[in-house]
Amino acid sequence: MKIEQKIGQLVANSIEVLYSQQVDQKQIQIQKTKKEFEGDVTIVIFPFVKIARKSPEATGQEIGEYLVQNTPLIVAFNVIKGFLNVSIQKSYWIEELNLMQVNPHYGMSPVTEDAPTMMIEYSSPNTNKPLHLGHIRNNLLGYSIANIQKANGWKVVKTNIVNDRGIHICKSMLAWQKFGKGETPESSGMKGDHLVGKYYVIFDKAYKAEVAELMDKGANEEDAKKMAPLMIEAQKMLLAWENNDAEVRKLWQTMNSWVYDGFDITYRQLGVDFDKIYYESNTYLTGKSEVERGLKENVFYQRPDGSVWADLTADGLDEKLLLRADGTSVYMTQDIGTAKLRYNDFDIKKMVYVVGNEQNYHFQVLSILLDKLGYAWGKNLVHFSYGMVELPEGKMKSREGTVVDADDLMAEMIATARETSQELGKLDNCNEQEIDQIAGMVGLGALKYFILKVDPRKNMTFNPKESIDFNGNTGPFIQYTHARIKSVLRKAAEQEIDVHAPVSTEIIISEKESTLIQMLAEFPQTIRQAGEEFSPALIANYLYDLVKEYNQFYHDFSILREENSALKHFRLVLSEEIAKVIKTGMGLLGIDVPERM
RNA sequence: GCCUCCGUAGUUCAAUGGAUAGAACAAAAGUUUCCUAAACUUUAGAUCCGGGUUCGAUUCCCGGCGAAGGUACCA
Repeated sequence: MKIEQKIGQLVANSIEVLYSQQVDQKQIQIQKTKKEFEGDVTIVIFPFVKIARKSPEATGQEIGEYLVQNTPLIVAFNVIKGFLNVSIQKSYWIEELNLMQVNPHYGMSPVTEDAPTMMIEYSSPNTNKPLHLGHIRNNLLGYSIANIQKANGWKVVKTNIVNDRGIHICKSMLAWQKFGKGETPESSGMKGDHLVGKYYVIFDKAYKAEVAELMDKGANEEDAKKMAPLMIEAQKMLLAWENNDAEVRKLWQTMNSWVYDGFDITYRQLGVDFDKIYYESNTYLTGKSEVERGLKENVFYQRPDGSVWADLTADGLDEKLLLRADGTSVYMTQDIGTAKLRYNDFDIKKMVYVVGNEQNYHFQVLSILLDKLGYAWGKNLVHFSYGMVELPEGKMKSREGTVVDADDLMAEMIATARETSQELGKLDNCNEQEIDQIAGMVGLGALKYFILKVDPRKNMTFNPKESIDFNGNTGPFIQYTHARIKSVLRKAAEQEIDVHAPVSTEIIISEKESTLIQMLAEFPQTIRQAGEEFSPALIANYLYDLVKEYNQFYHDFSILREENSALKHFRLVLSEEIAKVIKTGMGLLGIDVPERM
């Protein structure tokens, strides 16, 4: 049982004895004592003053006295304003530490045979351009939240829906056909996704020029955008694609395969993966037939031009297009089909979409549409809506070339990590392969932590001109602490000290040390909360606090040089458990930790 | 216009309705004959404005101001 629960019960008992009144568990607020006060756990007294009919100070005093006299667990107390701070017996913390030591999966719940399945969709790229920083946030969040849910006992299926068809792809294809002169990844030396992205930009430029020209000739903007020959051609190509035109399909396949080769490299570098990949080209027909069924059953309606719509005004929303007038499908059509196929393929208890908050409306609508189509699970979709990554000047725009490219950014981070290591002379005894490995861990660790430490729901800012830090509240700071502990443990092993024996509860430990154990004891509930709130940031911030505290301890106390061998043993065990929690916690974030750095 | 989200040190981020609003970076000063100084210590610095609810509000409610996103044939 957690210490907060134990104390909560003790407080409830004491109030019953002192004031002969039952008190609701919800009224008992227990929190960790703030650093500047003495004690381990704090009880908020304000809710009890009415019951006690005394001042908060007097009430706190009475409860404190009762607790100290009647429970060996609580050895001291102080009251400040309406807060009762109690100190827990030190041996309790040592026992807690001994329990952690024998549990190699400390903090993680096992995934049982009959555990429910959570499907998590993330990444979901379009195949017309390479991945950028926004995708990085998506991928890191998706991958991490999958780890966290597994740690909370869910069976997790990671999935990716690749948006491999649609008007955007046709734009790249058309531009390549017109201006590409047969260029390939091999002939150009470009990564496939970057090559295709290049033609997406070329299309946009040429298209804008056409629109401008039409407007010069007197057309208004709206008409010009529709009349531009390139747009008309792209739409024709999409129609040809949906009609299975052999030539269009062949080009489509070729260019998409270039993109996939590129994405594979990016995903591998980023360290993310998927259990099942869906392609829009395989799911949109199911979506179309679902929409057609809905039309027959009068759930949807058709306009005179042939387009199909859902009227959601009764739900307080707008009307939503489901099939264009020319019969081609849109984003929503595809998502309906994909959802249906997924529920056919897996026994899904919870379906989670990791998608940016710019699509809040889309998922609200999707949920309602599925429900209207008769799928009971439609209402239970979870949209894990995360905030945008913005530049100091505002939103990234791929067409304006302001995006921060994923491959470039990762490469820069790793290069910086390597330079820093060299400057500090940390890896002088390592061979090239080890240096590569550590620079990769540290560079990516810095990037991943930078992104994951922020509350996912909030927009965040990234300034490309300021490099991501390696000092302070950063991934490398946490990695460094791990490496440092491992170094101490290696030396202990050389001295043949057995760190696996339990710690004696007889030894006297300091305030700093019991605080560290208390923080370690919070790890399981932090994982639980991170899962419930879908927030890897909670784990990131927890680890930072823990490591910050440990570094102070490391600075002020001796470990291997401690003369009292029981104390030395305790400090080694404590350090090892800190390292274990760092490794597990960082693992949940998808960040590797090195043995040395 | 309508809907949603956001507004905390110079900057980037924290804070289940609780104590003196925490960190980091940047700025200033210091710590290494000692287990890794990617560390540690010290100084200075913030809740957009106005009301309300509450013993207590950065947090909840209302009204301003400011920024972002969505809003029917882009995904």
